[in-house]
Amino acid sequence: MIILDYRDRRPIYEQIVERFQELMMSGAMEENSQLPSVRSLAMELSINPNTIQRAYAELERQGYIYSVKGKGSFVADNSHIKDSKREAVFKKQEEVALEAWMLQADREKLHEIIDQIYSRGGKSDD
Amino acid sequence: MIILDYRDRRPIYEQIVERFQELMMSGAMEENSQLPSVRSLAMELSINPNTIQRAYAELERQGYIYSVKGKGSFVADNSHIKDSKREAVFKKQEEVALEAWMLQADREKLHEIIDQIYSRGGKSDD
DNA sequence: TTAACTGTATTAATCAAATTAGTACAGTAG
DNA sequence: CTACTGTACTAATTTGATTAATACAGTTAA
Repeated sequence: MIILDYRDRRPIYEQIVERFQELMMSGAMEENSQLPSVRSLAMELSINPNTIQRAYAELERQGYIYSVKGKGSFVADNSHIKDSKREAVFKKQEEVALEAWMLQADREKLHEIIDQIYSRGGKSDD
Repeated sequence: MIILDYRDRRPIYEQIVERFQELMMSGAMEENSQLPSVRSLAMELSINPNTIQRAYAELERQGYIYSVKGKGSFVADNSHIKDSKREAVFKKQEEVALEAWMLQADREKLHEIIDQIYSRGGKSDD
């Protein structure tokens, strides 16, 4: 479910945050479904529980999950997050297209990249 | 010429590298023009000369500049800069497409944004 | 109630990477 | 020669992430 990349410059807790965000945004984790417990995930990844705790705290702060003492952490209603994320990604697309245009980059290649991602889906581990 | 952002997580030398890349890419620095000396720029930014040295070494490694002992560091032939920027923009396109895919964003809209930018060119006000 | 889970909080120690500091060497130009 | 330039190297410092060790609090089921 979660794979850590120790070559990545970014801190582990941030990778975990991002990974869960991906899982929730892609619909791989349903609303109200339970996340692994702080301790069990720490065990599974062979890292310290505090690091998981920090990741979960951040996810909760951003409204992705909610935590209940004694019960666990669960996926929150994130439909609104999804909407704003979609807005943002279209804006990013504009920026990329503008930069590409300024560089006289091949327009067709941009289209191809999009189609390739959409047909193949997520990346495979290289 | 160079402004540091200490809130930025990335190391200072990397910010400097990127800033110079931008300046060269936009044509603000002409080929063979001289960069500030390691020591003077360090003084100006109130940081250690070693940090500038590291940034310059990286710029040279990537072919953006060339350095001559005793003379200084100079902007290299920048025709290849455009190529590497093009590479970068395609990579950005991948990231955007991947994020859009995860959000189940409308693929067609991405295509439309690109075509719109390429047909209209840059925005009128900038 | 008790045992075994859950999240949360706190403090100190450790680790890694960036940055600093200091020094030295080598080439260029006036 | 003097004052610039780049380059190299090692040690110290700083900063942030991570670990470690505990402790406390709520939930659930036996």
